[in-house]
Amino acid sequence: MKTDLETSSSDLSAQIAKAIRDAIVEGKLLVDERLPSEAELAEQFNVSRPTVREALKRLAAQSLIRTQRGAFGGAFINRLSYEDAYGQQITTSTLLLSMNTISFDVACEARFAMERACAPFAAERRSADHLATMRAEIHRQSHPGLSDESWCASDVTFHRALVDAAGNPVLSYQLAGAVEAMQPLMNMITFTARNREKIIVLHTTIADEIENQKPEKVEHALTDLSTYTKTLASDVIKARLQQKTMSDNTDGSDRS
Amino acid sequence: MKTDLETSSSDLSAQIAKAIRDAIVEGKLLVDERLPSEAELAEQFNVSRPTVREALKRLAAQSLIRTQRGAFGGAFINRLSYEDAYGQQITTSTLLLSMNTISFDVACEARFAMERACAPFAAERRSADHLATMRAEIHRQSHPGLSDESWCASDVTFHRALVDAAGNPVLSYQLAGAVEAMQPLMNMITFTARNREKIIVLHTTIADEIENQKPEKVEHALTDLSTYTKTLASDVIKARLQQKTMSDNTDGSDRS
DNA sequence: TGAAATTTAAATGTCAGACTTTTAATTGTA
DNA sequence: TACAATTAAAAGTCTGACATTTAAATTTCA
Repeated sequence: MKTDLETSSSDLSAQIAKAIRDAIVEGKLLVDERLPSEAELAEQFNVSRPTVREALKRLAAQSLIRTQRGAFGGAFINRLSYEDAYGQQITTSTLLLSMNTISFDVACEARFAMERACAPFAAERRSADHLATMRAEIHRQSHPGLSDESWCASDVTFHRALVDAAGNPVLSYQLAGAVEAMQPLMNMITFTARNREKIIVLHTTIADEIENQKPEKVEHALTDLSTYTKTLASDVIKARLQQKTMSDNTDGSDRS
Repeated sequence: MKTDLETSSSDLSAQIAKAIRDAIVEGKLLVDERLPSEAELAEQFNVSRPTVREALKRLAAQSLIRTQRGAFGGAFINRLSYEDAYGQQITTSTLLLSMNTISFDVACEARFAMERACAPFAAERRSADHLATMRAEIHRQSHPGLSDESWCASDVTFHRALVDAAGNPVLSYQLAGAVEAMQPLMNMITFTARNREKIIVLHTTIADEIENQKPEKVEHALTDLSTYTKTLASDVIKARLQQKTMSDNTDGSDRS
């Protein structure tokens, strides 16, 4: 069987990858089904084996297939696991935020809006496990000698516990990107002891009110946290601008 | 310069792709920067050109690089655009929902929770443009001869307009996956004229209250819509089970 | 007979080298 | 100066070969 591809633009491997990807998305190829061998695919699509291999690597990069060597090996349609999806979500979100001029405020607003969306479910379904994680992270955050890096990592863990407490894996998957992607931006802020203290108070409120099953109060605390985070970021930005202006002035050279 | 890779498991192209991907994510390679040519990379990593090419295709599949042929061409670090990110988000979300046994209720809950998160911003910032789109889709939905497919497509357009009205591109990006990925599941539901009527009423309420800037009312209507959608889906599932039970009985064979 | 060791075949993984096509800079010419 | 031809660099593609992995099939031996 020979399969015709779009005759338009070159890049055969992209076309072949698209053909197979479409077949997967449309359900024509089922999970764990085996694709024809590379040699057979090469014949079907009327291209060479390296070209087929390039196409398969594209699909592998999206976790759509897995390959197995040896006799009775080959390429198999992969069941996209939550973990794989998390990973892709985080990579994509992180790059989107880091490569585009997205204001801190916009990213922050989106993240906390989605976290607030989790609050009612988290309050309703919170398990001892998730609450314990949140308390443990709050405790860690109270430690004065904590490095900025560890502080941010703990912050991420705390918020992921909050999200996971909602007991909806689809929400967890979506939020993973939003929460993790913010970390590089958060890392730009240096948190003073005073800042940390205030954030810990809000974290404590969040944990308490989830335990008390008061979603409105959780949402309120999250809004406060969002506002406070934005304030801190804007202070950092202001300080940088000031520094820049000063160095520009002392630089001499008045090219007018 | 020779670069050493993990000596662990085979699959050189995956290791090379990872090395380059890490460099991009860590900001060591900047947007629009050019990678060395395939031949140079082959020498650097001490592998053959086809192997390097497979690695580059992996990165291209994630929109991390773009390639250009000809003199002064090569592989360039790609700025991940919203459109590219949308596309990946939608593909991943769709496959995650279709390949895993995620209950309709869980997916529905997540989607509408995130939409509700958009409501306050949409009400505050709604533009004439987005409102017009929503009204237009409601009008289309009122047409009796609309096919189930077109109905669902219009539904997606309506909800994306609602999300976009929030004026936060990060939220739009995150929601794109949630809204679009639901479509295959929604397509399983056959909407009767009566169903449609009720949904149109809710859509109208949503549009009205966004125009009136009453976020609580929008959220309420979204909750109703979520509940109603779940009811419809559960009816479909019940009907199927009934059908299955009946055909099992008429099948004969009572292996007990 | 049965279990362990060996062989074998079918895949993917990797390599080397050649050729094709595209593209932009350079050079030559009117 | 403007336009055309040349050229070189780079990705895209192909062929054919060899290496490695893996599980089934076969053989060997107790």
